Amino acid sequence: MNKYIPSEIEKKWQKVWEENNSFKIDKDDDSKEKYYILDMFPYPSGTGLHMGHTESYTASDVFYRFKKMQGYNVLHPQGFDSFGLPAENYAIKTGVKPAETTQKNILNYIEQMKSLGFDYDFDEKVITSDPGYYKWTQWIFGKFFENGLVYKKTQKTNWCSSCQTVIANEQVVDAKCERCGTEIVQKEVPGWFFKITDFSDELIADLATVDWPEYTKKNQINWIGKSQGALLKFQIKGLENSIEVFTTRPDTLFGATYVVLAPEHKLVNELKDRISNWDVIEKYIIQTQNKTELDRMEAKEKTGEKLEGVVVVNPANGQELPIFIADYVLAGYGTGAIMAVPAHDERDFEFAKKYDLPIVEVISGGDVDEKAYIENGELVNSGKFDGMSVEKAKQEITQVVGGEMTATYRLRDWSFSRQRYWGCPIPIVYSPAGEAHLIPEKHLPWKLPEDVDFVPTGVAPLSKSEELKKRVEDIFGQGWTAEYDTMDTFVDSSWYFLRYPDPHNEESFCGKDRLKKWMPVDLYIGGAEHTYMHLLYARFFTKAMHKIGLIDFDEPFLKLRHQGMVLDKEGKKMSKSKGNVINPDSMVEKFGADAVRTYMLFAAPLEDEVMWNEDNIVGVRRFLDKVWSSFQMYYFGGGILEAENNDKQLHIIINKTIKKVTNDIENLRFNTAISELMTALNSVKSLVLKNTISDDARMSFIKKYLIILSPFAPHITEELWEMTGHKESIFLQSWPEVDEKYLQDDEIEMVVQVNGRVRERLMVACDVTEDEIKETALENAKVKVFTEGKEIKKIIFVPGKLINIVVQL
RNA sequence: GCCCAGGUGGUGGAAUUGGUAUACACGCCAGUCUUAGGAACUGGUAGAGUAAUCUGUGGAGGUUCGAGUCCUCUCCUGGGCACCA
Repeated sequence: MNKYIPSEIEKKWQKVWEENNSFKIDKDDDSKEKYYILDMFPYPSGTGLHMGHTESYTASDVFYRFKKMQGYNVLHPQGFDSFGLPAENYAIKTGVKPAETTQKNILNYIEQMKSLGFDYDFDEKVITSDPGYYKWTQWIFGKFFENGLVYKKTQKTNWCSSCQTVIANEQVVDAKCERCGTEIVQKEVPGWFFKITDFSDELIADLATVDWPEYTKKNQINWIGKSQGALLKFQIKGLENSIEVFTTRPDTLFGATYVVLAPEHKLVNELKDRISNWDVIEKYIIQTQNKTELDRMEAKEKTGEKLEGVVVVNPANGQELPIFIADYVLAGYGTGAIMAVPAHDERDFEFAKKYDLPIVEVISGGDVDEKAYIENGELVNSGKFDGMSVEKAKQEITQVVGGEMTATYRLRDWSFSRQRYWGCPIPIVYSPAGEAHLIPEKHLPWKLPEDVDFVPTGVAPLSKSEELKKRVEDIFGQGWTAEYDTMDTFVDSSWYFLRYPDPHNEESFCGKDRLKKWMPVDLYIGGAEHTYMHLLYARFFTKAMHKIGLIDFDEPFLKLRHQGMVLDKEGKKMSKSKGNVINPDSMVEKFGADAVRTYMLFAAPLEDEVMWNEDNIVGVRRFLDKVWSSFQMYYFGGGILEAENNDKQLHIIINKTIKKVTNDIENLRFNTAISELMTALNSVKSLVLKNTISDDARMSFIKKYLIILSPFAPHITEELWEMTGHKESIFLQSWPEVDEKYLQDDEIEMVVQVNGRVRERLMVACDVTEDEIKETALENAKVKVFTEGKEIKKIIFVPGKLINIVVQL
């Protein structure tokens, strides 16, 4: 018998599949039910595919092959999220143009994916940096622009001095740039924003309609951070002006003993003339401005200053209250001003203690001398509202003082301008008067200029392009200028799933029929780290496009599952700096693609972390070796030599295995599907080798087993399939059906418990009645030891499982 | 501090609705084969005990005939967030 040499058969079949276009589907075939399974596409970095990709793409490839054999028309595309900083940083270092680097990296990724046996149709790939793709990114931007979903404003933003660019709030990690680690400083920069906050409520509510992990939904909801409350106005004494505060606890209004403004609040400056200690206030404002986010975070103690000379009036009881500024109040949240109720808010309590401000209890239920009482209760010290519940008082007090119930959100609009080269150009030009105009559709794609060097100088790279300058003036006239910012790469990935059904369409982002047929995505697999940004942005794009009328659905991903991180054998994150990064290529070379794929999914549940332990992969490799040798033996071995016939047992094994494997793959429980395949092989082994199986049963077993193993280990099964006399690819076969008649056992093991503890196991007919088993059990010697001379209180019978005899102790 | 996830053999992990704890695999031990090493194959492997048996799913309670699973409290680990009014 020949030896199992993965490198030989894997290359062979990859070539065959490629020549036979195994991955081609007819996207307009309506005879089969569609299924759209999507991977989060990779950024094509210079270091190549990493193990995390390997796991999630293996999972999707398995699922794709499974669904296809079940008779679905399966779209399982792949592409490249190819705009982005690394290519540009590489260009700065080496002078190699990002377009060239990207092209080279993509080819490498494709080779790597093929070497793992992933059956993608790369003729149908999507590359976000291709003009044919970003034409539609720009077109969609245009639609958003026309529909008021895009706006420009100058805003204090996170600025990375190394990347020379604005970083979205969501992309700042520990006050540092997520990509390069440079400390972020605050800088006033003009930029473009998407109005994602227009969709806050829908983004929360519609999570109820999709099949996503509960914790992912919870995290998105927390990220959007809706809080219900009220807007209340505090009149400034002696002035027309009032301070509007947002509070979630309008019921505690009678307990408000001071008001706090964010130091950046514009009223502070407007009240300048009336503030008698302006020098102190000004100093505090400057202090705040100089504080980095990190400083403000680490501040152990609350700080603030009282605005001397001004007071506000509590609308509930007419009391005069002092006004403070303090940096624990943020300008960007709510109204940038709060009413402080120290008795019932922890931060206010802390501040009040420090500055010796009055603490007035207005909700009964706890002692407010030691700490704030933030729970519910009945109102006290609140005039006619005394005795009312918190919930009711929220409404009524708000109404009485002329406030307004409202909600506020943590989510902020999405700032997507980048002062970078390697990104999608924003299709905007400015008139000589400085007015922004959308570039008409006929000029799209609005191409990224090529005559640009990449050395950061503090100005946008695009502003250095002579070609761009000329292009704008030729089209729009003298004095017109281009928008020099490019888009955040999250824009590119916010709609790519809409392109796959029709990636070559030059007339629209996706043809209407294809769109209707294929969308939304049925199953999306990718890392949980994309919960807040990518998944939220993609949902926003979908909802915005739906609102405009470009698509007829408003959630992009019906079902979402995450793959866990791939860690090293010690459970540590793989990183360049630790030098523990494992390259899929070397693993494929060492163990074969089939073993890498199978181990990847066997080692842990998909959503859990996988510790990549080379010592353990040998178990899977041994399994495949066993498959290799066993199936050749089974096929070439003889028929029945002994009188005994074990066909039925073999049928039972394979049918149970088909049932379990089918069910497990359907639910993405690949680890238990693989262990079931291992168990089946182990239990079949002695049976078949004893030559107690008929040729028919043997051939049927070989066929079915190879098919259900094939999604995991496509190469070895395809080779064995051919070796066992089949001409047509195994992947063109139908997924085997379960024959229910072989799932019924004649005998089952019945557990006998006494007081819940297992005392005996009996083999009984599977349709044994309660009375029969009772009798047998009570007479059993081992059971008698524990029941003899004791009163039997009751007997619990679970059909097919156990009988529990409860005795008086 | 808040939010999310998770604690099961030496290790990765199994365990329908509460119903046989530790499937499958790694490692380890013994044996077979081999000049030897490796590989392969066979058997064993939660702990304690000669044994009957007892103890065991981070810990403490509880519900139940019966709890890894449900409830309460608590400890620990990983991840995320940052004073959100």
